[in-house]
Amino acid sequence: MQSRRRKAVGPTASQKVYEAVRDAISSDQFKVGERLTEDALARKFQVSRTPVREAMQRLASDGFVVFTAHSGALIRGWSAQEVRDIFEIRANLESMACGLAARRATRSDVERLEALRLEWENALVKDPRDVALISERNRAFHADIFSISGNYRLETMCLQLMDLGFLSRSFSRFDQDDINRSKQDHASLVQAIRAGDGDWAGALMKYHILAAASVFTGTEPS
Amino acid sequence: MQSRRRKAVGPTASQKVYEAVRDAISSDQFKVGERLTEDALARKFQVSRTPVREAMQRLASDGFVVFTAHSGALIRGWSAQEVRDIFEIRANLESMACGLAARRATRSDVERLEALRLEWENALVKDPRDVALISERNRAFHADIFSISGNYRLETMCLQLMDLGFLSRSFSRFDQDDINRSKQDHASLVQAIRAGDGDWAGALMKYHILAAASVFTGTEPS
DNA sequence: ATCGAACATATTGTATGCAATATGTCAAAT
DNA sequence: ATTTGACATATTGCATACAATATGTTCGAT
Repeated sequence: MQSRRRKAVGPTASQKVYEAVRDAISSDQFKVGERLTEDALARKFQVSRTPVREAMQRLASDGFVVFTAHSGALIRGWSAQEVRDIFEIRANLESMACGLAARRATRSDVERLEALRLEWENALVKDPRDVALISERNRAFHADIFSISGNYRLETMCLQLMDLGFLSRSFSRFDQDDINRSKQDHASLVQAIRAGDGDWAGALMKYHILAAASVFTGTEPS
Repeated sequence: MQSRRRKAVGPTASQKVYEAVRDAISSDQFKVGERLTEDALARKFQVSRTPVREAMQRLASDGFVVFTAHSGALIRGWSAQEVRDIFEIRANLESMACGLAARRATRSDVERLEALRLEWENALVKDPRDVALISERNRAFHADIFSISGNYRLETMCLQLMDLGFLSRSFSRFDQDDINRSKQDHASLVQAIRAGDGDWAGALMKYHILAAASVFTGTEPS
């Protein structure tokens, strides 16, 4: 037994505000251009402005909000060009991660990934309009591949790009053909990773993301 | 003439501290593991702890320092694995940027890039031991390629990876063969970009970075 | 001597007040 | 009606005080 009490000192107020606002942005709960005033958030979270400010700084650093001196934080939007640029980077980085993952995946990695793939497909079949759930499980599937890659910084970078916000609207633009293709892609990805074929897996992922990008042709400007 | 006075309200204290500390870290002026106490920095920059804290948050977000709650900011080191991971990512991202740059470069882009290449080579010839100057001009050369790529986010990400700090020591590990190869690489890069050959330029850059990575085989742990 | 507990010190986390800046309003001039 | 400037308000930037936590030290039990 342990004589010493566990620490269990919760996350700081700053951390809690950061996570709450970040998740709210990722799940599209703010309007683009909306202003986040420190006082309002402070009241909402029952803390002072100091931790709120720190959370805003971090959100700005992560690219979720635009922060201009003496003016504060705005929810940022994404121009069509920026969305194209981001998909272009994702296609490369996630292809790389997927190739690495295929070369490193253990048997249990593949089993876990296949389970995540099935959960995603189940959400897709159960209610194709529950975009939030589908997005979340799609994220979990991709994130697991990043993790298997073994390159921690790569994992972080890929997650950051996935979480930028506009992706939560992604699946709402998919028609039945897009959905079928996605299902096929994910199944093939698991297959390629199970086979340990890095080139195959990498090429597949690049194609998968570029196909999703093409659905995003017309996007509202910032 | 303009009747209205310009604004010209200087950068905030937080911004000044951030830039000063970031540049100090990039140019290797702190020891790995060194602790950055808020009070000490506040005294040094003649400001209160508040802007210092904000600067620390941003530095942590950028990966320059490790920030743990109730414990503060430490200058972080890089394990051999992390250095390998970062070079691996750079090889992909910069290869991508270089390929894009080759497809988009105008005549004047190429001329400017060639001028930067010459400045770098001059520094290398004049004093091969002036690692700081050589690093700076090498960075300017690579940064110009990122800029030509036209993908702003890609540019930002590549710069972030270049500026992580350990690179300033890079050229001190180069022997004469490494230097000759680097000179040849940079010349070929300009040539490929001038030719507008994206595949060539991309492959060249990937090779160039992986070659530099191999010089970094043994690195001190974090 | 070693270990652990209690205390003292140092440092970070948060709240609050004030100064600096930006934003919004309104009246007067054209 | 539009524009310009001055003023009033709102919001951010920074400094300071205090609370919470971590770190270092001393003392005593074994």
